[in-house]
Amino acid sequence: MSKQPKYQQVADALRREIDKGTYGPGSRLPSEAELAARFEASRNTVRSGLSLLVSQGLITSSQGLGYEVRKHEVFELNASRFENLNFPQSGDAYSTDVTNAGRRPHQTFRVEVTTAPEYIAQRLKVETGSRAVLRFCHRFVDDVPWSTQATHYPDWLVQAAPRLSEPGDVAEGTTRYLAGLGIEQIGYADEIVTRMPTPEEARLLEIGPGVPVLLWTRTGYTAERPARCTITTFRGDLNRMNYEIGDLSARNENDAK
Amino acid sequence: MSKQPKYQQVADALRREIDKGTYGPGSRLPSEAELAARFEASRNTVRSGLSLLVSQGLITSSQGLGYEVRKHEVFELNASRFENLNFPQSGDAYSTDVTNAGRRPHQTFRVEVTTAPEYIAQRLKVETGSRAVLRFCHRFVDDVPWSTQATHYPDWLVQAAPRLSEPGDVAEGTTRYLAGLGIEQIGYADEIVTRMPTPEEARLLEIGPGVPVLLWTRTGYTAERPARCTITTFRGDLNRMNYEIGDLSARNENDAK
DNA sequence: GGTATCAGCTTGTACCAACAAGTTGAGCAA
DNA sequence: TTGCTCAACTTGTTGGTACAAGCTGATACC
Repeated sequence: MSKQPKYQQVADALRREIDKGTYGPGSRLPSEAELAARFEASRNTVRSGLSLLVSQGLITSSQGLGYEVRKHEVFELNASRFENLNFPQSGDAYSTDVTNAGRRPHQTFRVEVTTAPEYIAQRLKVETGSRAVLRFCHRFVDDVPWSTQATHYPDWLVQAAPRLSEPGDVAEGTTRYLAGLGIEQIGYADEIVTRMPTPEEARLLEIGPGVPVLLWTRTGYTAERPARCTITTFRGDLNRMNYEIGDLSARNENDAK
Repeated sequence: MSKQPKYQQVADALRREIDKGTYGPGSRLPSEAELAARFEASRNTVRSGLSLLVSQGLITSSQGLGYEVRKHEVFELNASRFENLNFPQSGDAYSTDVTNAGRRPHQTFRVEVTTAPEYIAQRLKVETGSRAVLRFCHRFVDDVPWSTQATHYPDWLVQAAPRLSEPGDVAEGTTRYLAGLGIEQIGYADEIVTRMPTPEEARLLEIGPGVPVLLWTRTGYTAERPARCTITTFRGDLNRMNYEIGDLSARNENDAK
């Protein structure tokens, strides 16, 4: 009957109990020693099973405390809308969205004049290695790291919009600043991929093992050519992306509850 | 100086060498015994470091063979277009796309009359537990598992389109079949999340440790109400989703190279 | 009352040993 | 040549031990 390795049986049994609700979100699992006694296995074997569940993002572990069932609360991202230039708001789209959700936004900026890596250059239709401005942004919600955002602007755009290469925030939002200079983005090309975080990403976003990241690349187009390329890195367990395509009046009219 | 645990140092060193190109995609790493000698660590410690890289999706391991650097080839998904009803094609969108990419599609079908789970019921605007038809689809590309797709149709729609509840493929594609009956979808609401696969998903998609899945939920709307809800589960390492928003003529006219 | 310490819990790291099981290629036999 | 066996490699599983390090609450001290 038991052809599966013992650590697998441990992981499966615990997963079943978590799914069933025996251990709800946020509750603590029995200690390794207790589990070892229950499954008649060594501590090492139980640890193998537990680390499986950790790498699958089902539980977390902390030294001195124990294992805890992970809880998920997702933040909704509306990706298919354009930034609303007419709406009377002060900051950028991120601050507005987070504040409207009753959470507290916080972000740090960094601006660099660098050269465009290949991935960016292809999308901006410039030469790899040509001059570009990178505006990097590290965002938090309620002091929890939420995302990093790296926006590259091609050199021709920076010439026309010098404030892009100055350090610090652009108070009214870069999209609005550009629109004020007559540079309006009329199209976006979005690409979405997922993978496990690099150590660097795991550090910035403070994500433990078993949590993938969601990479969102948005290339903004003017009528003539691409004007910016933004790569946003989200914690996969805390974010959901939403797109609306076509006519959704049937959905929106009834949602006014 | 070495305050980091030894298995971390092993993982970091190997990651650097992989990034640098010392071990290219598809190439084999030294054996555990060799690495143990090189890092002056026990086999167990080296295994800890390697399993870190495995759970981060950087390498794979196979018994008897060794560790291999994972290679990524992504398949592009154009999500923002409507299914083209006028184009003279025979099969569904998936078969057409895959064939056009020079790959060989293969899929298995399953049809069930079930009750709508809460997640689906909310999106279809029906009661949780009410009658619904589930069309489940397991898709392969070149015999590699690629995605699973579960589409739920509400009962009122199945009454109008009885072929939906019959087993087997709908030759011309379900979207076209519905359009032929005057049921046309004019809007989509897409939701995208990522997480580590459940054991069931890992089995169906044959994905090992360290590969997240991309969950794509598309709710299709007629002018009056939602008509279907499709949940597609992709291998995260093999797929990229693309959305186009607004006017992208500046991009498309120059891409004719 | 407030504070500091410490015992006793937890997980984390590192090592050792032994055997199971999958893969490959050398080499022998038909 | 073809096919088979098997030795020698690989990783996988399971057990053990020891100590480090983080957390918590009880206790003793000021």
